[in-house]
Amino acid sequence: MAEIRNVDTRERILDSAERLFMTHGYDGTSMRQITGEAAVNLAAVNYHFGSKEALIQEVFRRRLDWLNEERMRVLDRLEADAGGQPVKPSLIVDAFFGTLLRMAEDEARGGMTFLRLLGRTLTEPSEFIRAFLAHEYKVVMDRFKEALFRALPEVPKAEIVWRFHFMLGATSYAIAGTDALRLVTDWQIEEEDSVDRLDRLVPRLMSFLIGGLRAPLPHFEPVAVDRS
Amino acid sequence: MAEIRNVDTRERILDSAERLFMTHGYDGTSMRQITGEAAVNLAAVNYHFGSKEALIQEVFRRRLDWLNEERMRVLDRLEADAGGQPVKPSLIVDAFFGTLLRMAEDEARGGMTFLRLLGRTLTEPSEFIRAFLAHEYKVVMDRFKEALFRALPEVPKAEIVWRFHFMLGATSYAIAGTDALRLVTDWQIEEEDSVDRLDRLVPRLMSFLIGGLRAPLPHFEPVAVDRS
DNA sequence: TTATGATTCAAACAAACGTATGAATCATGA
DNA sequence: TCATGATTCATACGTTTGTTTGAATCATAA
Repeated sequence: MAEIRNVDTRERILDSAERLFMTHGYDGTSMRQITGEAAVNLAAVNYHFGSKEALIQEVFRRRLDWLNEERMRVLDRLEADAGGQPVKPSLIVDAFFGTLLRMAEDEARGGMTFLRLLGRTLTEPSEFIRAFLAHEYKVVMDRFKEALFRALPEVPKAEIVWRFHFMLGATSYAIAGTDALRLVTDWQIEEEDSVDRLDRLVPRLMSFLIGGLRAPLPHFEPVAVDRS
Repeated sequence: MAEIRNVDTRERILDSAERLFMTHGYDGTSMRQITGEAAVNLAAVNYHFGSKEALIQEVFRRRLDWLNEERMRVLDRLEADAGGQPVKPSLIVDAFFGTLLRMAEDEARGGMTFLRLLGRTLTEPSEFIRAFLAHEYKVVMDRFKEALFRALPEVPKAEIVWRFHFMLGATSYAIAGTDALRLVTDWQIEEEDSVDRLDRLVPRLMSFLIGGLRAPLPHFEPVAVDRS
């Protein structure tokens, strides 16, 4: 088999990079760390991927391609089942965030490591990464935005967009900060060990997200008349 | 006045560092960028602060000291007003998150720049920063945790802790991602310019947070008796 | 005015960074 | 078996990193 060796090398690099970027961030991870942990030559990254920038893009693409397609598939099915009627907001939220969280149970799809990397990276300082993610995410984002608009016709669109932002934030933190937040807050969540943590995180987070999405609309101070 | 010169230098360094760390992150910002923008000599940071690590710690301390004391003061007053009764959850949430957000309206206290820096840094990869923040935040966190426990006696404590995490995440994202998320989502929030954005963000975020905090408790699947 | 301690400055340091190179090694088709 | 292209390897390149140094400059008290 001709490609086994280099595929192994590529995959080992991607795995190490995924883990190290998750732990130390993009700028905080060096090529020597990556190739060292992957037990490959330093030049291997540039040979197989071209550059460090291209490497992290491949790290994301490897996981996001499937994730976003799966999200689309789930939403397709929901809309088909609804038969013209708007889909329930909680189902849309679950199609987006639930699909993401359930991916973490699949170790072959990156598991918690990728989930936490993704959570952290949405606030990653390096601009080209955010730009890349914006591009990768655009289609699926627009799909879900439209679905929510239809599901909540009585809610102003700007409000929905904002709440989607809030949901993204809560989710990213919940997953990125599994230890980061524990460090920040210094609170131990007793009761559960790391194994079944995800089983319980999903329903917990979902309750929170739906509660926030469906919360009473805010009351603004004497509003500037806004005709958009 | 003997110290005017070096106070100016110190303060200029802190301002530039705050802005640059917010934009490019800790690892992504070099001493030469900081001293260059502050128009001071490269060696000034090490002279006045000792190291880059000590610098960012001072950047945070300058703002967090006041913020966390103010949070305590607000909570003190709420508990005094309640006179033995538990404080309403929404008031506790506002004392913690509202105080933070309102700080951003005060340019002399860092304004949006510090707010966004803080939002980003809670997921900052560099471990010593998170450790530092954990220490700086511990006292105030414990106070608010206890207050929420008393305010919501019927809710399991673990549930409250989780929801506090989610609230932290939603808030951090809302502020950190003012442009980060816009990039990721590629959605323009029409209607509002950057000036009054904060006026509207606060009630919006508050509604979302309270809605999430008060959401129905999650239903767990028939708990897996998991003997792995 | 002069002496003193604080601050600023230009310059240099070793270390680590991402990347590139050319030779060595490998697997494979002819 | 040999030639070919793919991959790995040790090594080096030029920058950039955070930090240090010793002299120059400053503000102030005596």
